[in-house]
Amino acid sequence: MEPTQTPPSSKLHNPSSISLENSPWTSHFYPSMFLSSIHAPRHFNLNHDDDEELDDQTSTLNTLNPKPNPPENHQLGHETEPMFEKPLTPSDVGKLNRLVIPKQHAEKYFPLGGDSSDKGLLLSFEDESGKCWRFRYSYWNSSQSYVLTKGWSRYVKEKQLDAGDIILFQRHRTDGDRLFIGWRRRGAAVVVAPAATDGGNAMMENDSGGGGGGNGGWNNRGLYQRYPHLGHIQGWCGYLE
Amino acid sequence: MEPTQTPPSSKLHNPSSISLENSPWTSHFYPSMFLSSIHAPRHFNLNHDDDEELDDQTSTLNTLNPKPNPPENHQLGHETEPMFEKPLTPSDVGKLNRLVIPKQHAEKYFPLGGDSSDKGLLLSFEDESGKCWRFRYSYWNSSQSYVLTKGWSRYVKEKQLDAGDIILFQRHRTDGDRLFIGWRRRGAAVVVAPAATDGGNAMMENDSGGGGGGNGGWNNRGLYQRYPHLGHIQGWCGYLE
DNA sequence: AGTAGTACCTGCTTC
DNA sequence: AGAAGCAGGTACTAC
Repeated sequence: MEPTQTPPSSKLHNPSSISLENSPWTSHFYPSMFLSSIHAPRHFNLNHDDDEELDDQTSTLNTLNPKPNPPENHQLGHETEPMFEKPLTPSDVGKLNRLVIPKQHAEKYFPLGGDSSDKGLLLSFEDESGKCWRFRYSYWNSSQSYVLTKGWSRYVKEKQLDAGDIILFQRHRTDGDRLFIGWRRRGAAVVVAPAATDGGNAMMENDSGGGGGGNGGWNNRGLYQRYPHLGHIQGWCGYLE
Repeated sequence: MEPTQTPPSSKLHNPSSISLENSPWTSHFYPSMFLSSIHAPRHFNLNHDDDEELDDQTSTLNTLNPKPNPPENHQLGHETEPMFEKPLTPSDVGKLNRLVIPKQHAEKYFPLGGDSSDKGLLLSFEDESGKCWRFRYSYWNSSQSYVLTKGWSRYVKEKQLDAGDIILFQRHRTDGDRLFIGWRRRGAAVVVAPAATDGGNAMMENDSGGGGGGNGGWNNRGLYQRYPHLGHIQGWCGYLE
């Protein structure tokens, strides 16, 4: 008899559907962090689904933090590091209300402990405006895939994402528990620095640091530029109890 | 709030989509067994879906049983008894990947206990070659119907079934837990014995025993002729746990 | 009634 | 060529 499947432990394969060309992000981070990164689970800003139904997500946070500094006030590009991107498929933005996270990246960045895999997790991300987005993250046994479900469709709707648009997942450079989400339009200019393409591997993985600036097309600029002072404050994205 | 619907208990209706004319099967079985058969649930070779994901169905079994006797070696026509037939609809062989089992037969032969109705069951059938086929069997509340889902499309593909082709369900005469599945092409000659048509009721139900031989057109000939010695051996179809 | 959410399932494609 | 990943589906529930 075959045991009930649990998410397989991390084992990296060749990437498939992730494209990753000369990212503007390269200039903002410290890729070296990644080179030796252990894929062991971090304690994200995630809550076990146990207490679920804090469904009041989105848009409440800004009001909790009156008069935020304008985005341009804090050029903190070095505060986050990219994890991976994914060009959205029609299904990712359609009625299925779910985002498939390519297995290799899911297992690397959002590992589900064999025990916590049952119900999934709540992952919280800050967007370019500092707004907090919570997504249910879980593993589907039947399709052997990792998905964001609950909450995802709201994000798609608000950002008006279409197939071909690209989303980016980042995390805080020093506090890996802070997650960020960004996006750019399909075909949006990727301004930026020349950097070695890595053949499609997860962002930064084999990149040289690459200098250069620009943020062309990305809509998570400013994402790490707002409210940096709120980094670990209870009540902030991901720390809402 | 509406209570979760459970499959209605057995109540026979007028048959609908089951045709049943002069079956060649009549000659192989002991219809009398049927006349007084109780419709109480048997413990089929079915597994609760709990342990699901034995997804390795089909085709592994033959290799487990080396050097089977050739089909002709065991004329054991009396070892199985027909349950019912169904002419396949376009939907049964199309992209819906499901077979609707007429309610009367489902409730008679594959009753779902009120408690086991939740997730459905795994039913295992042997085909004409001795190959084991596992189908998920469940009740769809939305359509109030019983269906074979998972696994069905593979069977349709392998047998190249088309609308109008007819499938047959049988079980072992003495071990009702052993189930068998067969098929014949639409319009295939039904050789065989004259027998009273029963107006569409489940096979055999009101038939006289009917002698005669032949197997014209049926592709489950030999189905009960192979590996009879393996009847209850662990590891056989349905007992692979 | 409609939409979101959960958990299935499968064919296609790729490796 | 078999296995795996995933895009695109389904059924059903809850709200």
